Amino acid sequence: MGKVTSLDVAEKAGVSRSAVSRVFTPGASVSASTREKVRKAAAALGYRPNVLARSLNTGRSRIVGLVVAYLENQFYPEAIERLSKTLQAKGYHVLVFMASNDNKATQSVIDELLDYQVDAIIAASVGLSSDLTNRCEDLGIPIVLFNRHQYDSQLTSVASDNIAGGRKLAEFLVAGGHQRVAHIAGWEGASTQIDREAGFLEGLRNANLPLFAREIGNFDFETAKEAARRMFTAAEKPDAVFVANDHMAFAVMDVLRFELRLRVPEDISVVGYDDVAIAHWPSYDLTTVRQPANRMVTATTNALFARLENPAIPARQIVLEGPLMIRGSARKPKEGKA
Amino acid sequence: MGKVTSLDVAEKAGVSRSAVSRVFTPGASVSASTREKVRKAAAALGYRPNVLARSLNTGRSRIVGLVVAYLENQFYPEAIERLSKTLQAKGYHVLVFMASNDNKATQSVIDELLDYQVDAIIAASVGLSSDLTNRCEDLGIPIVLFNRHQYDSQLTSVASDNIAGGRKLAEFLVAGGHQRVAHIAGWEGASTQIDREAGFLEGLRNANLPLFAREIGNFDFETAKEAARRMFTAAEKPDAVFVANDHMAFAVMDVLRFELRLRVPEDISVVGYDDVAIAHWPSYDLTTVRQPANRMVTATTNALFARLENPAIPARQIVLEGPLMIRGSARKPKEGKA
DNA sequence: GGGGCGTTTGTCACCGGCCACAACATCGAA
DNA sequence: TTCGATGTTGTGGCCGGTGACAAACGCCCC
Repeated sequence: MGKVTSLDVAEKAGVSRSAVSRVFTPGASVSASTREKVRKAAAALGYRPNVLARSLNTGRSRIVGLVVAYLENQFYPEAIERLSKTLQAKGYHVLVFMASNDNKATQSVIDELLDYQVDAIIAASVGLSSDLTNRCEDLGIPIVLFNRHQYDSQLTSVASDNIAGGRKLAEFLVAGGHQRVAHIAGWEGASTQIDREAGFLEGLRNANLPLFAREIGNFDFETAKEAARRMFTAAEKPDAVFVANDHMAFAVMDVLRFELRLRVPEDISVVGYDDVAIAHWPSYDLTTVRQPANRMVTATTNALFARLENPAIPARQIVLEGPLMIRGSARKPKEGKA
Repeated sequence: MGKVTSLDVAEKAGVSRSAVSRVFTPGASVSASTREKVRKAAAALGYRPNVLARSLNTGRSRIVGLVVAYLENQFYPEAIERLSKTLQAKGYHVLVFMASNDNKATQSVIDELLDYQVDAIIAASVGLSSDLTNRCEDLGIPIVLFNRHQYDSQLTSVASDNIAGGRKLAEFLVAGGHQRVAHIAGWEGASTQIDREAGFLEGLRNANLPLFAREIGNFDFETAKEAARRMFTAAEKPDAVFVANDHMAFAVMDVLRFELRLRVPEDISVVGYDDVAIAHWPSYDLTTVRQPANRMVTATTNALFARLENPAIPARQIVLEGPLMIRGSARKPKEGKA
């Protein structure tokens, strides 16, 4: 059992423990000769400082807690991979916690995170009660919401401009001459859902078009399928549907094509939201609004580090616009119109 | 800045620090009355023990390091979600590290993991040099390889029976009457690739069928597309192809159908490996071998905890058989044949 | 050769818990 | 009543580092 401590290195190098510590602390004052001695002894013994022990008195663990609800939607693995790599490059590491949308469970998950003395928390697609966030703020632990806003409290958050995105989709469908436009919603507690739908409805309203039908898919694949079945077995069907994210849009397209034998986009136009990798696979070729995952990740880590360095920085709601990706799953406007 | 320590609680409850500690240590001897006093004081102050400080002298951090190469292939997010939840339920948490297949990078990643005093390491789809694993063993930190074997060293590992799986696929294609059977390989350094191909070739050999063509896709979506383009623009095309995982198989099917206007399975049969969620989406309806992700996760955590409790347990290579999922992407054998 | 200055070094207390140990209280049995 | 057994409590050292502080060192210059 070869645990090597700074004392072992100190003895071998003939110096004190703190000399060893200083060699491994950037910006500490050590002479070249001791540094060399310590380096050699450390290498010979295979010594590496114990991060946990260090964090005990520096008060910084260099651990960032990441709370995430589900990885089924491809958007999150993509984002997590980027987040983790970015943080890794800056010497931080990610402690992952799976949470449900259940508030009580989230509470205990955050508690456990705090037990680990994380330096900061990133909450992806999870709602946080305000007493929870207050507790974190009180401890000086910055929280950043990823791909979600909080309406009641002023939290730092990063999301795409879901209202504008929803509006763009409505305008696109309207320009394409659709008359009976429907919506399959995600989980109604999510700000992404609320904003996307609000923008979408606004876009329809501007064109004096009512929402023709509405079902709920809860951001879940199977639930979305059922929603699609209900929506498209009615006597009069929509001629276009905005599905609240790509993940559900694929489910809807499958039901339309393979169960109901309807053609997309000839019979029904389908648009989604996120622009995950599968969206541009030719089998789906989904018209959607891109969530700029890498810019969102960059903004998230920047906001995190900014608050880590200066806790006084006020909370900001960062909103990034993403482009409409026009592909083949929805009828396009005729020439001349934009 | 409301950091609450055991001392604060002790003072408020009128007891010693160790009394507080005992209340939060299962199996310690405390009277009912002190326990009650401490509980109340702790609740009033919002006290929770500092896991990092605790780990310093118990020597157990309750952190499990998870090294993973890429999340693009849907199989990994699925597995990670399960792994994380299972470990969470047992009071452990997952520190995620992204690694490449580059050996040097993996080395430094593992070093960083060790800095965090992780109790165990799970390496998913990553190769580990033997000096690395030796170092971990030496420190008494169990390593479990997930979805990968190591040929040179005796490491605990969990994988599906890739040889049998490959053989099943070959037998199925042979029974379907295919004559020109090809293979698009993944990354050739991966045991999954080596085993799947070995089993597949064995199956072909048993039927006296040579491998008609072979390309390399490196488990990467775009690389697989290029491989498919090369393979299927030749004068004489294969009539069946085994793509080394589902993720690449989707890429291949897209190229066949949308670029080369070939029909699947009428012109070419495609089979994959993994049975990720997308495989049963009707757009692909992919015949594949299921990797039993939940059983693999259970086996992984079981092996982990077994070695954590008793380090003397010898390393085991756990191999789980997964069924052939017969769907519509490959021509099926005629009636009467199995 | 001695004084002054900046750098390097070791000493020691501390981070927040846990645990071995000894002290103490309580209680039953001799 | 006394003794020992049992159960509970506080003391103090330790886990593996860091950092304030002051001592020791080297160096330059007078």
